Amino acid sequence: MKLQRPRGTRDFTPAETEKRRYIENRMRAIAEKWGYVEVKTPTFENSELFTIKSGEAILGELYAFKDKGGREIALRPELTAPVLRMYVNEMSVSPKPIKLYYFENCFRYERPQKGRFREFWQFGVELIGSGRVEAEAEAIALAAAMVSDIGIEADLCIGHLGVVRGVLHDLDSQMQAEAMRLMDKKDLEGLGVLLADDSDVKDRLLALIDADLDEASSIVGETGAIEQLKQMRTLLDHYGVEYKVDFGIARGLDYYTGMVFEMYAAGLGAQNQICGGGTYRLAQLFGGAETPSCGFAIGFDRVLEVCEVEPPNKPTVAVVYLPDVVEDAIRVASRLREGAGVRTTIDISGRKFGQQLKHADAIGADYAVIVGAQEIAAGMVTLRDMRTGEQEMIGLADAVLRIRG
RNA sequence: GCCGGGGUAGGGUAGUUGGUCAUCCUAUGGGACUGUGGAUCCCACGACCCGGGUUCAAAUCUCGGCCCCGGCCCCA
Repeated sequence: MKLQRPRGTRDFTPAETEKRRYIENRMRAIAEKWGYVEVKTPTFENSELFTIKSGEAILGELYAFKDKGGREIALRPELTAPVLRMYVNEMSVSPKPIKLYYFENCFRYERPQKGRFREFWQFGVELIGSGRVEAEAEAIALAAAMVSDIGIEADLCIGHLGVVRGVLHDLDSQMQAEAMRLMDKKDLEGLGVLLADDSDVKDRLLALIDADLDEASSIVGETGAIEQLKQMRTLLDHYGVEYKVDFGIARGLDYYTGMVFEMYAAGLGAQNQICGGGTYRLAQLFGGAETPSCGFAIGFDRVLEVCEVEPPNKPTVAVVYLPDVVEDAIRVASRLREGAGVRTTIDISGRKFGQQLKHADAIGADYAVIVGAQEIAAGMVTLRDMRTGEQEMIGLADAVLRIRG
């Protein structure tokens, strides 16, 4: 038996890698157009960074280990905490708001299934240092722009934990947590059982789950959170972003404090969530000043599962030559590469002329640039279109023009 | 961690009531073909997921493990 790759990891073939890189670059281009700058953080962190906000319980889902110096280390399971740690360590005096994006691999020790791997990639954004609704609306609009740019139709749902917690205010914290969990799972029956003794809370919560924004304000009153959501409605209308209000969104995370949102795409089975985010307070947990922030992360692998955008074809040229003119062939290849930036291959296997053409076909070359004694005598090359079979002896500069289309 | 389905050359497969040398397609390398590829033909290459058990004999039956697929739990 040959060596296997670890469970839940993947290899990517050249075609897959090309597509992944292309989609990544499109997302990156949008983030940069919106004025966001890229950051990188370590692949592993002290485990504490992840347990501090989520408790020891999450260690079970981390790739965590002791290093040779006895330090408790964990591979990052997400990037919001590392980026906020970095903000506190390195950027806390940078002018606010700070607009950051990242694209990195993350690791979770979980049972792999469709759209869920032990190593996976996240493209995310953190908008640090503004608690205003304009910031939240921008984060949502940016997420929507990225997803739609790569041709994915997704449903966007926005909720608000402040509103929900307001309703649950009188319950003890354990009850609150359980209620939020059931709500996130859309387990209305379970909620009914849990809140059987608090019928007032139960009625209001169940009403809220189905409520739109205007109904919500009659259930919980004109609170600040409701007012914020109404402002956001106006802003998102200006952005042209369509969404649904869903107070049932709880996001398993404790650190979200206000607005939360999720995006779902069809065709992904049980793991249909492709993006999640919201407003959180983490900086002070990591020893920084209180800094209102919001952000989101897109599940890159899930997005790729349903993304049908294909990278544009980059023309490939094979220099095909007769054995007595290797030097000239190499010179032509160099001029195609360095001079013209064309993707160019040349035989390095000692193949005969006919075999070289055959191989050029096999690797999907778009053109063959043929170099032989006749071409050299004429100071030209023969450009052969591998698809049509048409060929013509022309100058190298003209050949480049045609190759580039 | 739990439930179910699955694992035969690089990819796709036949064979599974145990019994010659494990089938075919494709891909790959070479040749027929010394300045013209895609066709055809020939040759080569290459597999029973791993380990234990039953048996004269295991790809086939059995147990354990690993991995893949779908779902549950979870999803910070």
